[in-house]
Amino acid sequence: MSKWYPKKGRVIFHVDMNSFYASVEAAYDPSLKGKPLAIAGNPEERRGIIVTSSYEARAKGVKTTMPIWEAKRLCPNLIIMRPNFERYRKASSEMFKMLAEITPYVQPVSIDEGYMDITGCEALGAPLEIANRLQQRIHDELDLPCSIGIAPNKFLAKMASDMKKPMGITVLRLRDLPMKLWPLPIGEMYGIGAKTAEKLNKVDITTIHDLVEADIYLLKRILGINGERLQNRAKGIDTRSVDPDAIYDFKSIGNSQTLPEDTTDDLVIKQLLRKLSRKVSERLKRKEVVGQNVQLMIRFHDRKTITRSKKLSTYIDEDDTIFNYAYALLDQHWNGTPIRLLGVTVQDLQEKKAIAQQLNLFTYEHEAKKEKLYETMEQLTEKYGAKTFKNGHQLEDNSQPRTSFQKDYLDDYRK
DNA sequence: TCTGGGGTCCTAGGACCC
DNA sequence: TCTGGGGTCCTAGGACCC
Repeated sequence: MSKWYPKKGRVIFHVDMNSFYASVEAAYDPSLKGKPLAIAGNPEERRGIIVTSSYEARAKGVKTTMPIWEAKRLCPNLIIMRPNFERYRKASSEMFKMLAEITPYVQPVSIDEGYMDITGCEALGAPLEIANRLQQRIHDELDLPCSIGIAPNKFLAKMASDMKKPMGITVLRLRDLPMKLWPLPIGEMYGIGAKTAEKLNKVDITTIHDLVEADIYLLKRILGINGERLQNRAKGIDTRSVDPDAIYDFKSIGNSQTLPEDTTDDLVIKQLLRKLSRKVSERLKRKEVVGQNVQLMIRFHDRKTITRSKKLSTYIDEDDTIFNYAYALLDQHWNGTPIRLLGVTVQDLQEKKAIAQQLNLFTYEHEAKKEKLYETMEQLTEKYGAKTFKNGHQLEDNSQPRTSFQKDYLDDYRK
């Protein structure tokens, strides 16, 4: 979808659900409201970590990715629940339906956040009014809190939605940047993680303002092409469009799992690889895509992680096929040290439909080439006499005349 | 007895071809 | 008589985000 823009520029929303999983649980069971709640994967197992937590839990220092035991130490009365993904998906889709009622230009970026382009929605009211109504509706009908950022582009909208939580609405115009955006520490900028922040700190870039002012050659030297992009965003330049179709082109589908304990047991490893391959296959088939590359991921006891991949000549989606390639990769590359996690990913995805069409086209071209070859051969036979050719595609050993077309084609054909 | 699982994008080196 | 430069593909790893 493309969009017409008035001269004024765009109005982009970033809608961000607040502590989404925990909020959905509290909406299902209101007795959880106001209590420290955390959603954690596998609470019984030793490697369970916090996925999301309520604001009451955060107030005690509970953070995402923290191991459960540490969260409990900080907050002894913490309520821990396992994730109910079905619930979250349902709530998410209800939420996105509400966004789509405002504009078709909605781009989901994860289960709990998305962008909207409301440029040209003046008939619905001022942007702030639209945001207020949307936030209220999500709250009233789904019992879920969200924050909304309003800005002229995606990056600024994303930064804005982070500025007031929960249930905040923040407008970030270009003229607001010096006061609202630039004073922030560089590590709070979307796209700058721990490593990049450290690199920038080393050259005395500690705030977003420093990044705006920084020498572009210095940035390119330490961050490559990303340096320029980050500086532009900090300046308020970001031309990426809100693309409702972006969710439909997956690049990869993978499943991974940490083992209950490190293992070298071939049987355990095989079983897990089978399970992961089956899950990946199911997801590929559900989405009606096939892939041309299989990647195996191995994490060792010290968290060191390696990936090994194989590009294929065909597209695959069957669990047996995926397993065979994954196991072959393991066989080739595993040195026998204890394994902590295994992952199987299929990449270079294509829609099944598109592949079928390409195959038809290939067959068609192939047939057309063969016919052309036969024609050429007939002409040559007439010219040089029979017996020069055999079987329609086989040149006699000592036959002289050959067009380059024939040579290429026959070489190809014999492969 | 610290750190899950799902992704995307970028980089860099080697192979290979022209 | 010993060697340029560009482009593409494949593979592995790293950074980042939710």
